[in-house]
Amino acid sequence: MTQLSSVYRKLEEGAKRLTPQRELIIKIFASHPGEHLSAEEVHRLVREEFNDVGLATVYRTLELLTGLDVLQRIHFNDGRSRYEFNQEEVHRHHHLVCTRCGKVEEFSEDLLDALEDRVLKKRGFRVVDHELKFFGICQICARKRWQEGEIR
Amino acid sequence: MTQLSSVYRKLEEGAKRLTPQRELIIKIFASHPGEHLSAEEVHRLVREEFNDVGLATVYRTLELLTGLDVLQRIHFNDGRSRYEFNQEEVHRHHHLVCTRCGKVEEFSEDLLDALEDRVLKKRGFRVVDHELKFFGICQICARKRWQEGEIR
DNA sequence: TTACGTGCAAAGGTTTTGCACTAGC
DNA sequence: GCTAGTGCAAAACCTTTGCACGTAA
Repeated sequence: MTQLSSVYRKLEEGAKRLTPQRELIIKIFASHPGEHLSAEEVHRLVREEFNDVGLATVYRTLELLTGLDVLQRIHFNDGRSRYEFNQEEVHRHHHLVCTRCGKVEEFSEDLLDALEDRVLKKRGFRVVDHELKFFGICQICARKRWQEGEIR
Repeated sequence: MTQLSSVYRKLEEGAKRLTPQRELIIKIFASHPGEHLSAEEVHRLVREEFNDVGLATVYRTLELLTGLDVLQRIHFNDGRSRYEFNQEEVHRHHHLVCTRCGKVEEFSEDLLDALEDRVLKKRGFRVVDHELKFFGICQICARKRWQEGEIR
């Protein structure tokens, strides 16, 4: 469970107001761990509570929270941005994108610190964040494929 | 230099025609190594040769070449797709995205094979491709920042 | 020759913006 | 009470699609 209070503190530090809309959007992300919500999905969830929240407000809030490092923006290959809590401090995780069914799983493990050191030493590039996606075939699709008797 | 003949062979194998438009687009990518061109940028470059090539054709060709694994589609965080030659067989490389100036550098090194093995063993997910981006501050921006006397 | 490819324009989908109104601090 | 935040609608983008015409194989 992510600390909501630290999010509110970040808003304060940025002199950003805590409105009901913003609070709701933050809670939506808190209650959907491991999901990668698009603006429209957030909007739909928001409307289950408040009916008259505009899509523009959702976009503006997502932008704000991304700027405050509360959320992280991710692009899979479906032409829209998706967001999730930025859990960098807690545990870094990567994404496994199934190119068959489109499902996105998470994978926690980090072998990248050594690589980030090399990037700094060899190129003078100071890494702040990274994003790693694996594209492939998930277990369920692999099993289906096996049952269907496909060769590859 | 990427082998153009192998690209033409891939087109043939896919029963795709080699039109002047497609040939030109392929050559544009060949003559812009290390760049990550958007559809619009490709269109602009195409028009320097043929004036009446439509943007739709560019999109259709990019889609085609991506499907043939000739190009690779990449998303940085600027809301549009970018493309580059798929050099996976030659050397895997990753991207260093400067969050200050937006420049994208490349970095060749691969420590991910071990990680891909772990993903398969632990989760049954068979990795076909991966995409790794590092976000941070490039050397030039770091130097500027230093000169400007900024703390962070 | 003929099915595939193209240019143009229109449509589709996502994200941003202008403006008058509202409400947090 | 100020100013930032909001809802709505329009606009701005990026990308896809329909259709008549052109052309590579």
